[in-house]
Amino acid sequence: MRRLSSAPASGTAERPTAERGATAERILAAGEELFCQRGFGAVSVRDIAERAGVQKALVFYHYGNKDALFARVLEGYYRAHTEALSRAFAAEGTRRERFHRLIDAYLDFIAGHVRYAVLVQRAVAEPEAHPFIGENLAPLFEWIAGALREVVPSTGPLAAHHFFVTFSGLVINYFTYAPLLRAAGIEHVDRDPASPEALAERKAHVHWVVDVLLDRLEAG
Amino acid sequence: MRRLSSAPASGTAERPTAERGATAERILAAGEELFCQRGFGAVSVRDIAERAGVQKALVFYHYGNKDALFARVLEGYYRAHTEALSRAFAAEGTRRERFHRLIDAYLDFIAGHVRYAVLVQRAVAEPEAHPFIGENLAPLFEWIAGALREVVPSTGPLAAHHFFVTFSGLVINYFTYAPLLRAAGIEHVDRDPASPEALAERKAHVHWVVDVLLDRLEAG
DNA sequence: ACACCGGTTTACCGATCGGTCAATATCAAT
DNA sequence: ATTGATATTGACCGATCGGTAAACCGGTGT
Repeated sequence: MRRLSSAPASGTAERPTAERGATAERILAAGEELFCQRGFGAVSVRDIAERAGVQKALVFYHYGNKDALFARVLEGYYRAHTEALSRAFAAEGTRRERFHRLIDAYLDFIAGHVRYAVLVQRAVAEPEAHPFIGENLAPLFEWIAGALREVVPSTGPLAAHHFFVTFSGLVINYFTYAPLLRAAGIEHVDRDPASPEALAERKAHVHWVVDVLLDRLEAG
Repeated sequence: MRRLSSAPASGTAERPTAERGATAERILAAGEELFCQRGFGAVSVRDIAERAGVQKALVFYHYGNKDALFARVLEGYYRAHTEALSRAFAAEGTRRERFHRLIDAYLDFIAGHVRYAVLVQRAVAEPEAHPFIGENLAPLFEWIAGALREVVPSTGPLAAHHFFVTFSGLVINYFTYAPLLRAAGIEHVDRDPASPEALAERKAHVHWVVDVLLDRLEAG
């Protein structure tokens, strides 16, 4: 899993004790890795400090408390997520070209951050989900709704928000269910769901599904 | 949320201290409620014992440890889940009638156990997911794969397992994303996603999607 | 020389965690 | 009445948790 924290300039003189990189950055990076690997509850501040090669009190000094650090981690991921998708959904090309690009970018991003997706799924499930989760979902919805506006009604079972849920489910559920199918010995293909080959096949599937649905919608 | 533990016979004489119902049952019930409300990590054995009106040590006496109790809770839910779906997917009717029944049952079951769905999503995400999660997914996959066998290839982007992931995503993602859309003020409809009206609309949407896909598949 | 200040360390706190243990209550069978 | 298995209790354990307080350190300005 790649890291998403923007690297600091770090051109200043080396600190003698720490390896390198501003302390706050290293703490954030450690938080990213650990939260994604084990989830919020299963990670202690001590773990994070240790991974960052830093004293525990520094975590509180730099980020206030554990929750705030977690929020910062989520923030960073969502920024990267939204950015990746917005680039892919640029208004060039036909409707289905844009959808295909968006789907590919979505699958690629999650494949590059599988544990992050799990983290978000968990955070989403929380009753008091962090507000910026919804906020960051809003533009994604607007793009899809905008691209569908001319071919779907504004209410009812074929309204845009249903297709938004449906399309995102095509992507997300792949990462939550495919590993289970593998574990149960169902998906005979013995390859990592996030491998390039498996990913390409899923992309082709989702492209096919979206095309079939758009065909029907555009036919009126 | 309904409970799923099978009620004990309970015809025996009342115990003086406990209200009623076998102790082990009450512990399991308390575990169900709390795990579903807050997730595994956020619930302490003390919480469960207190909710059950019972001494903490009894939890360990009856179930060994916290993990084992959690496994029992998941087991109960999965049994109910599998049973509900297997009834719906009985082999009567046309292919799409069976799919529609299965979809309705799936949506209804999750709507009746929203917190459970969240719990499972979390458990699924764990690296060492409980094996019976996969085991309980297997029959569901077999039904869908069996019903599709004649119209889909056995490998590639249109293989059965892709449609399994896709169809289940249509249902599951509704419960994880719809609340977010509401919170973000996107889904103008101000109603609970699990309300009968909203549920009926989602059913209609999924029916439509599945029918369109089956139309294309059956057309060759 | 002094004070200031952000960063850092060390030691500590109270709370809570999962789990154990020996003592005890309950009840059916003898 | 005694026994023996099952249920239940309350006290306790070591570990770990998130978080705090005070001292300390190296630089910078005065």
